Amino acid sequence: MRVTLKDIAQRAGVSMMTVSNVINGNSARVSQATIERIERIVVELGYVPSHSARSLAAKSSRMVGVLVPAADEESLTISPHNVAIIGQLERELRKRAYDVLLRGIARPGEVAEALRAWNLDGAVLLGFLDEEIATFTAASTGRTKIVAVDSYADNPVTRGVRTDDFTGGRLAAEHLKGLGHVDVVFAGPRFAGHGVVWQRFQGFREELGADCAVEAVNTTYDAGVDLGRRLRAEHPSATAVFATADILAIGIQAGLQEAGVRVPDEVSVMGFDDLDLCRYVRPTLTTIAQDLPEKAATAVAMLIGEIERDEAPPESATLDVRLVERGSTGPVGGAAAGETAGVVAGGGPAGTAGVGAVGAD
Amino acid sequence: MRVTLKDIAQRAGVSMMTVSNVINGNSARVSQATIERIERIVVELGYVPSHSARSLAAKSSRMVGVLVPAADEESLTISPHNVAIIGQLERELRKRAYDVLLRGIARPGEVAEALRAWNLDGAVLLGFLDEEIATFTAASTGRTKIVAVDSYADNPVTRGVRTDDFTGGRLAAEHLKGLGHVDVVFAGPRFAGHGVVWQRFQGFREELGADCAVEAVNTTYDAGVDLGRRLRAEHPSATAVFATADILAIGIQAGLQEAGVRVPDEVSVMGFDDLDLCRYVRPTLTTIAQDLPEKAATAVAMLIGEIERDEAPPESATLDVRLVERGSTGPVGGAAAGETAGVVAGGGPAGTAGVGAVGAD
DNA sequence: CCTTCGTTTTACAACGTTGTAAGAGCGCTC
DNA sequence: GAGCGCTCTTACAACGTTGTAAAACGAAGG
Repeated sequence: MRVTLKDIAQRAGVSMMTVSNVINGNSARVSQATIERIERIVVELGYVPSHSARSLAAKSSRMVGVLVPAADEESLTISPHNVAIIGQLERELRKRAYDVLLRGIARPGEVAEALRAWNLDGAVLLGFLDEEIATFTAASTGRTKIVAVDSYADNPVTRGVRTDDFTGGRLAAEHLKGLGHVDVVFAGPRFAGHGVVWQRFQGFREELGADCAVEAVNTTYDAGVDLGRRLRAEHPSATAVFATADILAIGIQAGLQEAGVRVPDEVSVMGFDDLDLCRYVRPTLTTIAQDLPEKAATAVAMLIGEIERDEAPPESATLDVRLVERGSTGPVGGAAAGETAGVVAGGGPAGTAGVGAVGAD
Repeated sequence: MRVTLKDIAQRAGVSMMTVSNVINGNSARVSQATIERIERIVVELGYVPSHSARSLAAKSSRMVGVLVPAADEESLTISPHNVAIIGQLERELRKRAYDVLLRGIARPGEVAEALRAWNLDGAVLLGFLDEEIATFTAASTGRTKIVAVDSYADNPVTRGVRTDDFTGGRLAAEHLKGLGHVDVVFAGPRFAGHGVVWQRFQGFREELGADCAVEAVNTTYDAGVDLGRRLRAEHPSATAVFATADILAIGIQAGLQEAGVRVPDEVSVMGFDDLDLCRYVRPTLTTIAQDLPEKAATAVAMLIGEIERDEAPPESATLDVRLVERGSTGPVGGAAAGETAGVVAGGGPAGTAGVGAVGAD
């Protein structure tokens, strides 16, 4: 049978409440001698408190939900970016003694359902669109605190944690512009007048003006390959592509190469996120880096702050981005032309720093 | 306030137990009219059952734990392979109306703790070493069913789901041998006389005999790069490398290329797992594929079978593997030599199929 | 010796659900 | 018109914890 509070209490010759107080650190009301005796017995009997009972009696479950989109019942292919953040979230939450309920969301209603069913203290929404978030929060209970990662949806019940997508877009554009690119294709999922992609587009456009075509594609490797293959045919004058996700950029790069287009000599490619992946491909991918561990830590800190101190933290948080220059971008016209394009290149004709030993011509 | 069973019962003019029966599908004991009335009210009031209360009253929580190693409090960098499987597990469990507790395990004791604390019905252990699993299960309660993925530890309380690692190792060796390689380096994490890596090594060795050096390295990209860089110096006669993980193989390949060694012309590289990653790198990676969705589905099916029907399924499951031939392996001596080595190469001098347009010399 | 006052401890009632054993109501038959 | 099997429904007691209000206990003050 399970070891319960009652067992400990009987063995220690005190009431259950006293044991409960000791276990929860309400030691102010218990004498030192009793504390030590109880603690010894707890270890001895291997007592583990029942979270179910605790969650029922107290209002708090010490569990937060990590909710990710699950388009249909079938596929839960968490995106590489979300995947990377889940582990970090779990770690941050565990550090604070919170448990994690991982839950794919197929229908909007499931969010509120999940929150209520387990009495969750909070939830982290990962990678939902702003309009979806609005739907969820409409049906909110109010008790559970919610932080939405990568969201610009600011409403009474939801805080957002996002990277400075606008600046990210601008940095990308600046970098490409500095290399002489003016005819650049912007590639990303379809966006409306808000959200992460929209922000990146705004920043990007600010720098590169109207001279950019937009390609709406899925954020997958294969969609990228497809775009890369047809890029020269459909955008013959484009000299660079900025994709809103690394995985997409990597696909585009592969598609270009497959079509015989040299990267970066003929077309430069940029991504967004700085996944580990960027270092694995050739040429290595120039990208806008965001600090995923920091993002997770911030999300958790905001959430726990709201839960424990019941304070509404300063609205939302926007984290810094930075440019990481690697091998997939170069001056217009290739390395040779670069000499005249204002970019300081090394002495030899070999590829730019970071390109590695492959692809030198 | 929360909507409870009592609210529904009052509104419907019946007792709580009747409502409970309707909700849990014990409709045998309730008249059709009552069922319909209650179901209407449930929807109307937006009633969501409390899992905490349910888990307390019944013995089952309808929640299973997905437990992954978390070396220290700090890092939970879930391996790419485990990451890929977590999403699949969640999906399979959600299909069966089970919730998922995601939990990093830092100390052995935490496993039993997690199981008891939430009254978990079952747990999936992801990527633990066989000896660790033995530790966990020693302290097992017995109630909770456990399935260990990628484990050969067969004990009374744990079933294992693994791929046919032995055959995988053998297939890799056969493939390389068929291309004329005899001096092959086996690269993987340090292993004792059991476990996944050991199995792969056994299968590999059966085919390639004693002529293989073993390099014990971490299963990371950077460790692979390091090995790749020094491979020629330390194993001058080796013409191929078989790594026990794709991510490692990809690093090795990069390290080799960095050191000016052509892949596959001078050295062939093989991995294991068939992550998406394999298609992203150049040359694309030849590897031993395992079916991750199937693995997850099998693990869940076994677990749920044990939980719901209380049947001990046929010990453990071993899933098939298959060779996926891509660009990173070729005949000894390069494509030219391959003509005589029994491999049918294309007419032109361009790289083998799948290599893409990069790195052609 | 009886108050008063902290400190430490206790009994009792939640929390929302399920399981059990007993209770109504119903249409039968004898 | 009581007794019999039904089906349907109900009180009551768990489950393991927390919160509340009050009680026991000394020690000090009058």
